[in-house]
Amino acid sequence: MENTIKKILALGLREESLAKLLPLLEKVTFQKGHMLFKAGRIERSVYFIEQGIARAFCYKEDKEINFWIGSESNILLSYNSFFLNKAGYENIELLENAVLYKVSDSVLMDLYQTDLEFANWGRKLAESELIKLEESFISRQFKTAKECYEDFIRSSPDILQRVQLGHIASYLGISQVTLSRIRAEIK
Amino acid sequence: MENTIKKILALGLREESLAKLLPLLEKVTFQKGHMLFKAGRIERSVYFIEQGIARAFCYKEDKEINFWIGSESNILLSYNSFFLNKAGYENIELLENAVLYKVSDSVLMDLYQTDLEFANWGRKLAESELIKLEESFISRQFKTAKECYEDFIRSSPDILQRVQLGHIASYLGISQVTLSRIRAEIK
DNA sequence: GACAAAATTTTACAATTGTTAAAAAATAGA
DNA sequence: TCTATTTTTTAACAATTGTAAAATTTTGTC
Repeated sequence: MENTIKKILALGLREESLAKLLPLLEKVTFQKGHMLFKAGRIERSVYFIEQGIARAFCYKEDKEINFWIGSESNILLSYNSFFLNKAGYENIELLENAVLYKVSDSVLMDLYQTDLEFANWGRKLAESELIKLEESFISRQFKTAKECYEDFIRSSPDILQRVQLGHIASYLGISQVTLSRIRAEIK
Repeated sequence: MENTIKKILALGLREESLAKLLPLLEKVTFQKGHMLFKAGRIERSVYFIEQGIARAFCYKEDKEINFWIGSESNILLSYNSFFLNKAGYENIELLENAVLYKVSDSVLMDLYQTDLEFANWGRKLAESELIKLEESFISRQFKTAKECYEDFIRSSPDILQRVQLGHIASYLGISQVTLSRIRAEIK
């Protein structure tokens, strides 16, 4: 569970507290294509990606729009479910056979409410996601499709190799045709 | 300091803890046009907007790009500075004469490190900003300029009245000309 | 290796948005 | 109130991106 531990420690938890959390994690595996979360449900689990890639998407009319793609050392959760106890808007699909570590939201919330270090760990988790998302948001604000794709190549070269281009185009907010054009132009 | 207190309590702090925080806040006022934060500095203060409107922007070549606009009951901080102790990327300008309540980052961090309730309050602060930002991010992903503007009218009618359209166009990621066209079409 | 299915690229055309510049309207100061 | 300045709108044209459909390439399976 190397990737999972790396992620947990990166958010500033001490080894002593890590030892408190690890027994609460359950190892689970899923096949490629499995729908881990579905929109409209309150999702009661949080997952650490040990191995694999996932995408989060929602629907615009009946077209799927990816708004997140993540691989090893990322965390999977439904923001609405976990933060607000409301039905989620995320559909999350595994794009490869995956190994995850699962923990229930109530276990995590209990740690937050009783352990100062975990409460700060949870704060840093949200803060680190927030800062990453804001940087993406700003980039998208003023970058051309081509610049967004070049950024993606730079920041996520492994995902580019492992995920089909249609998903990446959707994630970048452009049509697959536009992505193809950009790729032809760059070569 | 009604708006500030409302914001603090909305994040789940008990009245008892509020009483601990309030004496640490300093009331400050600034003129319209004041640059509260500048990119490249490590900003050591966090502000609650009691009265006024602010925008956060960065530069693309030498053009300003707004990525955030907020008014009463919002919080002003530099994510990089406060979360990571790194130089910020935010330029924050006050768009009206403003009344703010100021607290130093070290005071807040000290509360986070010593008080479980404040640590969870800080967690919820980051979580609530994260969920709002993700919803904006997703909307932008697949909405037309017109839909983005209509969303803005719905979600922030007061800001629309109080901020010049050039700032709103920039925030929506469209040119002012496009915004004018949309407005002409809607009428 | 051959076939079927899925993914990607290409083409042609349409729609949207951006840029530049000018006109009109609104606002701020004297 | 009048002028100067700023903001907003409009116009003309160019560039970018989207859509639909076909062609090509890749992948998976027998």
